[in-house]
Amino acid sequence: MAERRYWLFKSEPTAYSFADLMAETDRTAEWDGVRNYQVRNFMRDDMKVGDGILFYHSSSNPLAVVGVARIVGESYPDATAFDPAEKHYDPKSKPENPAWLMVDIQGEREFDRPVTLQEIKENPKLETMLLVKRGMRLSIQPVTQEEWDEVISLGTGG
DNA sequence: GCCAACGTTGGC
DNA sequence: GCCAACGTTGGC
Repeated sequence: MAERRYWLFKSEPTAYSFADLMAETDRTAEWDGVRNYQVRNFMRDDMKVGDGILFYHSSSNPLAVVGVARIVGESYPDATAFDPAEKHYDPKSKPENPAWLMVDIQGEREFDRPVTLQEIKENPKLETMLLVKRGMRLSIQPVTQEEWDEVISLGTGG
């Protein structure tokens, strides 16, 4: 049994919020539109069903982790890359050789309170988080067990 | 609105 | 293969 991994997913709430995820049928959504190879490789190589997700709101007020989700479907071709009508259409990606992948995620619980970027920066236990590393802009980032535990503890008042 | 930190593109 | 130009991300 492989070790459970943890991730941080960024989303701009004006585009897709945690509330939007929780409002989906079965609270489940396809995480499509990823067009970064490093993130694609995380999806392809490392994400397993059951992995934990910190759901982070970027370009919003507050900037914060607002809830928890999990991986419920492992990587498969992102069909939005094949469709010229889609915003993230990529003619280099073909159905017979897909360049881009997506996973399915399911919302689990909203935090009792948001864990803000500010307090993540100020918390010595969280200074290792890639989120607060200068120049780190990946839309999906790996999170360690220790970081996960601390953020969960802050967000759930435990 | 600014700008640093990238990733991508395309000429050479 | 190099690198300048350009576009995007995302906090401030």
